[in-house]
Amino acid sequence: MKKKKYSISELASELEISPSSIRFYEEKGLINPERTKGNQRIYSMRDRARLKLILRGKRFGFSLSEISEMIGFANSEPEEKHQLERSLEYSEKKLSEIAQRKEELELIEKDLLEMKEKFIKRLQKLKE
Amino acid sequence: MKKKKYSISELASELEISPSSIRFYEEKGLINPERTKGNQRIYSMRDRARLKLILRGKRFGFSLSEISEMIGFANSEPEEKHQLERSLEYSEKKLSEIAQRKEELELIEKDLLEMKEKFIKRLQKLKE
DNA sequence: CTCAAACTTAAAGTTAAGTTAAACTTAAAT
DNA sequence: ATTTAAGTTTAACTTAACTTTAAGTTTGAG
Repeated sequence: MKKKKYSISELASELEISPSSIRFYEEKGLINPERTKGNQRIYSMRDRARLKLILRGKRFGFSLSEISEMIGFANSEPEEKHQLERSLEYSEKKLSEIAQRKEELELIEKDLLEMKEKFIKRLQKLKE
Repeated sequence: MKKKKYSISELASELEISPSSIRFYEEKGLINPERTKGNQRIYSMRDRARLKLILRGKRFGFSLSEISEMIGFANSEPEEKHQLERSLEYSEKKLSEIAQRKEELELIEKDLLEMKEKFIKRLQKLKE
């Protein structure tokens, strides 16, 4: 069991983002690291995992507030039936968004493949 | 053969974006519609196709300047060998970016599926 | 203890991608 | 011919997501 703790700059360089971005995410309510006696931030493995999730979400195209919403749902322990149903719906909605993105990805890929083929053919003609 | 021409607002409503966005894309050099005698923009099928490509690229996460670069490559008719090779490289680079995105998509999908399963299990426990 | 490196906050600055507003022109409908 | 809907340009405004700066504090090495 690793209990490693990170300073802000350690974590930043590991994740290849700037310390300021990490502070910015905190300001937006996406993470909440502990503090030392002297008020400096200390990040746990859990914090690091959460940051990775944030970055993945960003690369996918979610906005910070969407990510924040998702994290909220993921971390709440809703024992009330209605709450649970809402959370379930939410995750289904996001999953269908992902399905749509996948399709779009295929379309773009097709465009690019066609482009590539054209270039290849032209190159071959040049060699004749 | 359809030779339909569009006014800016027709095209905008068809693509579900605002006329101002279309003008903005033009300002950024992404399209270049013809003009009427009275200086109003007229869009051809070709322009419409290009706009669709722009929107697809955006949904994928490309920035406007990346899209602009892509369009440049797609539309150039490079007959010089070196140019062609550069274009080929470019399309391969973009294709590998897409492959990466696909993997990330899978990761996020996994996260969300886990979340969903959790919610479902809790709901079932409530019913016991 | 001292000093530099790393940290802190708060506020201002930046960039991308639009949107909105003002002032004017063109096209279409009656 | 007149009115109105749609279009034009230019410039200012907006929002998200950071980044930078300034001024001060904490930590770790020697």
